Amino acid sequence: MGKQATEMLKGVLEGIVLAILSRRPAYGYEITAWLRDQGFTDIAEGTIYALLVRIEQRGLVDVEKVPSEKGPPRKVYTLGPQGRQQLDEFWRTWSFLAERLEQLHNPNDEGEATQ
Amino acid sequence: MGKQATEMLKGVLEGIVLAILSRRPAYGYEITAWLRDQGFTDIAEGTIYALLVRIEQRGLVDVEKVPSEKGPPRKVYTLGPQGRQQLDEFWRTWSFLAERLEQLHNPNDEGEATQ
DNA sequence: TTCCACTACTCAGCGTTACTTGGTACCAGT
DNA sequence: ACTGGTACCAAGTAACGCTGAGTAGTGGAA
Repeated sequence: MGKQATEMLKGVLEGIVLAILSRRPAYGYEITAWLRDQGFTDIAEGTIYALLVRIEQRGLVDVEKVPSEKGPPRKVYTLGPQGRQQLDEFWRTWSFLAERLEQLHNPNDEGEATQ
Repeated sequence: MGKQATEMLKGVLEGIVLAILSRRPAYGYEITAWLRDQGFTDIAEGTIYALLVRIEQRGLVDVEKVPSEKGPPRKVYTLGPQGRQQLDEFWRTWSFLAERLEQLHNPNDEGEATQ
């Protein structure tokens, strides 16, 4: 993926992480690994942690420290009510964008009359 | 649309404009009006002009000044070969994102085995 | 014991992009 | 002459993801 993806991820990455957390609680390292597994090979580790700090400070998630067998304690994030609301909002915006983009990609019907 | 959309537009807006230009040449004011018409009510005029300057400087579009009946001359932008290439690249990245997002939205099949 | 690899999180500084605000310029109708 | 619609441009700001480096804890290899 080129660096074009970098800009396109803005705003979207947060939605992705919220969506992941809506399935079940997770911690940063785990989320990073999962994303890499899904093909998001360019996402820096630091980016995820910074994002998690942001959504924690906005009260979208609850945090619990859980001791790990193999390293420092994990910070396990759980989606809260506000986070779920934010996730809904994200899906709405995403759907709006996706619809418009799909129309642009399939230029059958042009929504224009003027000239 | 909230300000969440603002961030989500980053990187996407350029693709949208390139897609518009792939249909037919257009000028800034026209593109802005069309976007507003499509529901992108929050996109500032200045944003489009700045974007057009950027893609012109990167050689993605050709520019021609055309006198207008009702105001200053229009700068009509036409998609060039490099622009078309960039647009293809954009669609690839977009498809990648859209697929992953769709999977996350419909949590039937989880693509994970480890734990 | 020392060293390395893996796990797990943190932080400062940077670049890109979209927004805000304001300005320039041209034409038509009153 | 003045107003309003057309059409474009520029400077400053904020948000977000990246880069690159650092801090720790555990367990296995040398």
